Amino acid sequence: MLKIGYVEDNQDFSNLLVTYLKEEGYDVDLFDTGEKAVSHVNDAYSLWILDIMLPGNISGYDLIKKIREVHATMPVIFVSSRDEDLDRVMGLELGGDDYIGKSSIRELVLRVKKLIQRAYPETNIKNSLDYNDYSIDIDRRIVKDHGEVINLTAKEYDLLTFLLKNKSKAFSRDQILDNVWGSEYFGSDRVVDDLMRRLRSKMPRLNVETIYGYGYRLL
Amino acid sequence: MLKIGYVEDNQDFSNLLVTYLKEEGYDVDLFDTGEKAVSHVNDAYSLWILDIMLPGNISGYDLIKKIREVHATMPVIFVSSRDEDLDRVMGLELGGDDYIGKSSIRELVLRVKKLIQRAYPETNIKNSLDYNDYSIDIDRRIVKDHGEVINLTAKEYDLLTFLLKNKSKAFSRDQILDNVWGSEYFGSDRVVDDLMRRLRSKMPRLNVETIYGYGYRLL
DNA sequence: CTTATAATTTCACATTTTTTCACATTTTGT
DNA sequence: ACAAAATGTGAAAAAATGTGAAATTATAAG
Repeated sequence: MLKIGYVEDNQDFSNLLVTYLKEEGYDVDLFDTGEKAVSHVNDAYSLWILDIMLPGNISGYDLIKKIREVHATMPVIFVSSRDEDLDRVMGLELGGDDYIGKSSIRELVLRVKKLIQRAYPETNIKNSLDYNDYSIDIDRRIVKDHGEVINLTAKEYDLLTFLLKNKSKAFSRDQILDNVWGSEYFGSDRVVDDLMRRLRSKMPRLNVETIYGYGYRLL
Repeated sequence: MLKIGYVEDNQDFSNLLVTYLKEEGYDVDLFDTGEKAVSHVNDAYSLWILDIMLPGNISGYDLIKKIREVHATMPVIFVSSRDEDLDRVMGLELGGDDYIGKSSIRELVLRVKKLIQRAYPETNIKNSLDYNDYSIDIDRRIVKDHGEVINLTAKEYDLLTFLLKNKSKAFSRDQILDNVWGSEYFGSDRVVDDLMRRLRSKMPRLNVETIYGYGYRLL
């Protein structure tokens, strides 16, 4: 599991971010001062997240310099609650890999994933699901029947993995719309039936029940 | 059933959100001012949703402090219709668990579910009800008699869970109509008797009393 | 930038399942 | 016993789903 070093003194914010990151499968070590962090720049972290404003004598700027002395290519993301700080970082050209405000935690998590993906492509160990002799390669978004590739469209694939991750749970059409189309979709919910039809025809061994008057369930 | 405290003065929005949350099985108490809410911070809520802009002298900021004095780990979600407010919350480092605009109710509901899931994992483990050797699996929407599946229609299932969630309470036909059919239904209330008959015949050990001249009650 | 191709959504209709309704019968409370 | 209310029954109406094809939208190719 990849480890992330995270330096932040605002506990409320860090708690939240750490929870999100752990949800994504990362291990996170949190330091609340630059001093504490600096003695760990040699540890085996795969990415650092640095708050720009830190209490004490070691700033985010000092930290990235120390980190880059040890690992020249270490991915680093700066965060700050104040946009002016971000501007300053940019101006200073400190060479962080990303600069993000604190307003959107989810975006921050996305950036972390992207950066890790880019820096450590090899760590993408085989991430796959199996169902009834179908195999679903999550990382490559490829579905196979025994060895044979089944060509699924994006939505078909999204629906498949959504059902698979929640096997045997019952979902209403609205819930499926939310999870596969997203909450901004406002068309008819019959598209769900249609997508289900396509998926069923491409993957006949998929055991989806229709729950009359409610929705669907994958067994 | 988990209870949510919700402070919001915009009635149009709160009505909508409350409906969605109740659909998800949460019990919601709505307060339209901080003053009214503050006297209930000791109540047994599992999560608070706070509008940032409140009328009166008690702000969202005061409220979360009060709440966290009593329950340090209480999940709190801030909502606001204006993005600037959200920025300000972040700047003030209020320490809410999430910050969401009012643009997407569905996303808001999703966040609530996730936060509750995270904060109270134990409540989500047992997602089934038992009654007289019948077992009702909420996630799967499946009802069993010992091991045998009982096939219920959507309305039959809805009626069953409604009665089960309010065991031993007496309901008039109108109340049942509201809760199972929804408030838009305007047909005869005899459909309640009909549905009850079907449910009774499929689940003979269901102990529903008819309250002559009023309605029904499940014992 | 336009055209071609694939993906997605919508539509109309057939089929199946569920719900509603009117009326007959039974039960309940006084 | 009598009136009011509840339940049973079967047919009609309504709703949900499946299906093929057309219309729309997104994506790739030229």
